Parts: sequence; structure tokens; C-alpha cells
Amino acid sequence: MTSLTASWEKSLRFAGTQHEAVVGQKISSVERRGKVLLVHLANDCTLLIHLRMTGQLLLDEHRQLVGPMTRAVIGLDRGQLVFNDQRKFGSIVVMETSDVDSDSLLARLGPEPLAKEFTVKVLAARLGRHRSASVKAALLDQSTVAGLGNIYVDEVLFVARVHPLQTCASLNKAEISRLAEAIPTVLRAGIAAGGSTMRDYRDASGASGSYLDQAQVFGRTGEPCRSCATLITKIRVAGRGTHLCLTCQPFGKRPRENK
DNA sequence: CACTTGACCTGTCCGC
DNA sequence: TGCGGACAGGTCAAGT
Repeated sequence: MTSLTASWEKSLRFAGTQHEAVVGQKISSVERRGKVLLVHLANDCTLLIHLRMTGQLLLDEHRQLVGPMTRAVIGLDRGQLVFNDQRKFGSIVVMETSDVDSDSLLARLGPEPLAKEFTVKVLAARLGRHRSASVKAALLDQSTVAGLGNIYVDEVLFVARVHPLQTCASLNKAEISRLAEAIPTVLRAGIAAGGSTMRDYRDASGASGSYLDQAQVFGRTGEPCRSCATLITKIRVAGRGTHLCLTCQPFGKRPRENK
């Protein structure tokens, strides 16, 4: 990392470390926890990068991608990483690696849904921490499951045939089981499609993701359900736009159990 | 304590 | 064409 600069000060923060301490340090490894990207440096400092809604982290080999939305730039031996973010919600935070685990967001993160430790039992226990909250609000909470956002929660609820307004306490075993299966299924499909691009999302090479092309409900308000042709409805749950099929995801009804 | 709402920002789209 | 308002992928502080 040959340089680290910000053109919007709030996008780059130093927490218990200084600019001089990290410039010139070699990047030793990179990992992800939930929605946070961790870039570890050789001197035991770490960059926590969160794209939030409109962030992009672009590999810019020919140093030509800096534009009006560029909030920070990480210089590399060859080229640079450009951090663009229209809405300025995203951030790069630099801290000592030993402080990473106690970061307020990371410390609370729930289980990684693609890890083998993610089971029905684990999900049931996490949902049990929210009694009267809607299942949608609970799944958006990063302490329930790490990494789910508004798009994937809507898709997961459709695949699991669960109404987003169901309280966590109202979910029966079969519904929780379907959610536990749907979560990794939907996420793997999202990853395979390169992610979900409404407008801004790009991968490091600048490519947009095509997952929304195969979405069942998100962004399909007024279009026919791919399963039953009922028109997709949009409501507001937990302050977020929420898409669902009222036939496939009935509210207040329990699906018949097989015995 | 559990849960919901407003704030943080800017750009776009819709109705008038 | 122009303008006000609602809304957009997330998280946190403040409010109920």
C-alpha cells in the first residue's frame, strides 16, 4: 500500500492508528466478515471496508478510474484501489488488527450462513432472540445472520414461503427449517450471478452483478409470481421496501405439516 | 429491554 | 422544463 488518501474525509477514518503507520506497509491477507472486507497489513494494522449502499471498490491498474464519486484511493505498487461511493455511507476504517474483533459491528455479527456451522438449530436460537419482531427485521439484523441485506432477505422469505411480517415467535419448526435451507441457497445463487446490481454495485473489475434478473420478488412489484402468477406486492416492513407474493407467502396461516 | 424510527448523503424518478 | 417529495442496497443513535 503505497498511499492512502481521501477526497471525502468521512469516508476514511483512523481509529487508534495513524496515517504514517500504514502507508508503505505490505498487504498480508484479505478476508470478509459479513458485509465487511478486511485488508490486513504486515504491521498488524487492518483496513475495514464497508460499501454500504452505493460503495464500489475498483481495481484500477492504469490509474484512470478516479471520478466525481471517488471518496478514497489506496495506492498499490502497480495501480490503485479506487473507493467510489455516491451516497457517502460507506467507509474505510483503519485500526490495529488486535482491535478488529471488538469493532462494534463485527463483535455482534451472527453466524456466517455459508459455513457448515450454520444449522437449523443455530438459526432457531438466533431468531429466538427476537420474540415479537418481524422475521424480516430479524433477518436484516446482522447479529441474527451475518451478511443478509434487503434484497436477499426478500428472496429468502419467498423461497422459504414465509410472510415477512410473521413474528419470530410465530414461526414453526418447518418454517425455520425452510429458512435455514433458503438462506445459503439464495446467497450461493447471488454469488454465482456476481451479486445484485440495482445501479451502483460493481465487483473489483467493474463488472455488475446479474442476480436481480433471476430474482423471484425483489424489484418485481406488479409482475406475476414465477410460481403462481399472483402479482407481486410491495409493502413496508422494518422501514424497508419489502416484496412478496401473498399467495406463496400467506400471513397468519400455518402450512400443513407432513407426518 | 425489545423494537421502531430518523439521520446520515446524493441522485433519480414521479406527479403536478 | 422545473420543482417538491418519495425513495434507494445499511447501520447507528435516539425515541417509544
